[in-house]
Amino acid sequence: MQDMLQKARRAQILDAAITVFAEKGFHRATIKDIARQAGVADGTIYTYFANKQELLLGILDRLNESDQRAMQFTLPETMDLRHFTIAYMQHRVHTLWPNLKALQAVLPELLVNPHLQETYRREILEPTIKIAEIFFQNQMEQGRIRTVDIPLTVRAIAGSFFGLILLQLLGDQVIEQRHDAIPETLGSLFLDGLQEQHDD
Amino acid sequence: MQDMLQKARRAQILDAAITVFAEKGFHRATIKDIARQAGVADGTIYTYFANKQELLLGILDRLNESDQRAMQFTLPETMDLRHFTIAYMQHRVHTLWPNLKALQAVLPELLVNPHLQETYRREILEPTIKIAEIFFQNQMEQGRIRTVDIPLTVRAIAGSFFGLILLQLLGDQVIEQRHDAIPETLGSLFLDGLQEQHDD
Amino acid sequence: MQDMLQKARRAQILDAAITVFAEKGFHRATIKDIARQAGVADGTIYTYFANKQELLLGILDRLNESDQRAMQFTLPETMDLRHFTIAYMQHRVHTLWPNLKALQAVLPELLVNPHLQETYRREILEPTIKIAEIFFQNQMEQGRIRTVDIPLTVRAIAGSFFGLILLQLLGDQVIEQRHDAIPETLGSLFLDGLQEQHDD
Amino acid sequence: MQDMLQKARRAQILDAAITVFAEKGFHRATIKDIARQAGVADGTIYTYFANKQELLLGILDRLNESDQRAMQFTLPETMDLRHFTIAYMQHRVHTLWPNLKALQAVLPELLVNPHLQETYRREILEPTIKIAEIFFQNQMEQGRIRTVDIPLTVRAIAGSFFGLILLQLLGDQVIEQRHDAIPETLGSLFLDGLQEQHDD
DNA sequence: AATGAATGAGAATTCATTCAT
DNA sequence: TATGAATGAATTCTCATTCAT
Repeated sequence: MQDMLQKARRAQILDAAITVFAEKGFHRATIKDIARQAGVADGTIYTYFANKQELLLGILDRLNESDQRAMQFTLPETMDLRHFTIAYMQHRVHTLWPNLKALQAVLPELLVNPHLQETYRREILEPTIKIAEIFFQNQMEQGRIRTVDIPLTVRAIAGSFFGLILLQLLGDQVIEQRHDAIPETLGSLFLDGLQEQHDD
Repeated sequence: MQDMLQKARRAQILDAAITVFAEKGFHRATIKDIARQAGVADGTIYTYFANKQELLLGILDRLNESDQRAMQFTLPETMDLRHFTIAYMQHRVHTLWPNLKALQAVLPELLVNPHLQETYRREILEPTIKIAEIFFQNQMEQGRIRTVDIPLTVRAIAGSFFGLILLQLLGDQVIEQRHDAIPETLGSLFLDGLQEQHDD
Repeated sequence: MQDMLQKARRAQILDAAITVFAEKGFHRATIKDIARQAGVADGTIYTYFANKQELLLGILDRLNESDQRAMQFTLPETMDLRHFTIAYMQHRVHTLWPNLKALQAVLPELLVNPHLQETYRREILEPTIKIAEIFFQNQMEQGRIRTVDIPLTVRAIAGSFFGLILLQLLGDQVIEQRHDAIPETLGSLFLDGLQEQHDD
Repeated sequence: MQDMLQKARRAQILDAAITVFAEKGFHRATIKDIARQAGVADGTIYTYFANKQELLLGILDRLNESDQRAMQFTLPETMDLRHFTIAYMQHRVHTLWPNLKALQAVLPELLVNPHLQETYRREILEPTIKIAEIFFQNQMEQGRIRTVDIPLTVRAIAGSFFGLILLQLLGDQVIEQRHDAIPETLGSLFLDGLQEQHDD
């Protein structure tokens, strides 16, 4: 019961940190900012987090959890490749976009902080890529997709997600407005390509 | 002659800033760090740049210049779409990768600093995207590519470049080692898609 | 109770600032000096004052308050002009001299800082002069004083106070030792003049 | 001939220093400011003055010279006290007001810099006061003026000059506009006093 | 457990002064 | 002699963290 209160307070501070980090960035955000946003005193934050950096790790943990859930997504046997791909992308968009603020909060620091980077790579990036590689490997062996450079292709596809998020974080209006069209458009792009087939 | 010396000194400081920012990030990098790296006294930096932030803008200018050059790339009339695409991607890779450190230096701050972001969007991002949109529009009207959602497609393709860079900046080993394979792999992926065509 | 502590701490820092500014002048005085004199850490000063300049405004406020009290001095109906004048000068000397250090602390900067000057003029100088002008005007209308150029006369008298302070601040020994003689001597000087009357 | 050029250059720099110090105060004024105002390079100033402080001493020297000239004023035997007093005050106003900018340049620093203060006191203040004291002593012995506390009276009169200058430096408009009325008004004030004589 | 005042290390920036050209 | 770029000491101010209440 006390434990619940503790967790709620922790979450409240983490929410505040996400908001403030997303708005101002890790360094420009002060503990005072976060405390005010969370409605607690400066010192209280240190009851729940050892230091400012730990707030960042807390946010990363949240992203990780949400990613864990995203990866529990499994392929219904009956779906064909096209439907599966689109369904998967849909799922990804639905799990990524609500966490955009958290991503915005950690990403800049992620690019700059080796320890954080290492954690992110180990816990999120590499598992995600590994699973995708295995999936593509299977598909190739089953003759469903063209033979390609799997590692690079997987990274290009994952990267296009990443890149779209990046563009949105950089203020691109189109993506923000049309992110629900992403699964279909990317699905078609990656499965069929751009080129008309008749003259291939 | 004096003017040359001035330019060289400015460049030397900017090089140092790129190195240090890329290594530690904008905020953790101190003027002292940059001065030491450049082999000058702290105060000297302020002869060439009004403040720390201006160093960032200086780096952005460099990226901009290199981007300007990249966009002067023109389509040789005789090339077909495939060759052109790959050639263009090659060109992009060749202009982006050497500037990776500069990109690493500005990107984190770009995600967090509205003024810098505005500059980057206006000077680099939007022009690049606009040109690509026009190119794709042309191709579509000439029936060379499948009808698609151009704005989103362009952003997905641009984004996959961005995303690959991001992955590399996050420490992915594969991309670093194989970035020369990017043009061919991405060209094929975006033109032909993944799916085997016979059973489409 | 907490509020009392806050005020005391603020006063303690302001006292320190007065001492150090009076001793070294605004610019040569460092925050470190003031903090040491106040017996607090450098940073503590910024809990009570937004910046170094605000310390100066704080001192000015104090002078202002003491001046407000000085101006509440009112003429007992029964006193004749001579006794009133001397009593008033006595009062002025008694309110000015204890604040000499504060005046020494602000005056040099007052001569050089337009913002501070504007505040001082508006809040202290002009009200004081205005009141004196009205008083002299009344006296003149009642035939108690000779017809004179009131604005200039008022300024000459106020100025002689100011000037005596200035001389003391510049190290004159005589004034320091005999400032209790000021009211009588100045009273006589301004009321009767220097010249023997019989051969006027 | 070269020597003339040297002197001119020195004067040109000193003029610039007076202007800039008067405008911004000693500390806010930079060597760069003064160099620009003088139309020379920063380094050139150090050919003529050992350091920034010496510029101040240079200005003080000028004030001293002008004061020397003021003190060479001698009493024509035939004049009566009233005419002499007014003539002397006129002379003082004529020598002080043109140097107001120089005074504004040194005064704030004078209040704060013991070395400068010592010089000013020794070379200007004390000689001036000494001469006035002797003059008043003579007048008193000749029965021309009322018996008074000479040291304090002299300081009050000198101080009223000083005070008027101070008021003007603090932005008082009246004094600026009417400084030519000062000799007559102060002469009358100090000789005759304010009080109507008939009911004394 | 919560508070928020106090701390002081650390960073950006300024600017008097020097000195090679 | 004149120049002005280079220097680096010194200063203000910020803010993560601590700790007495």
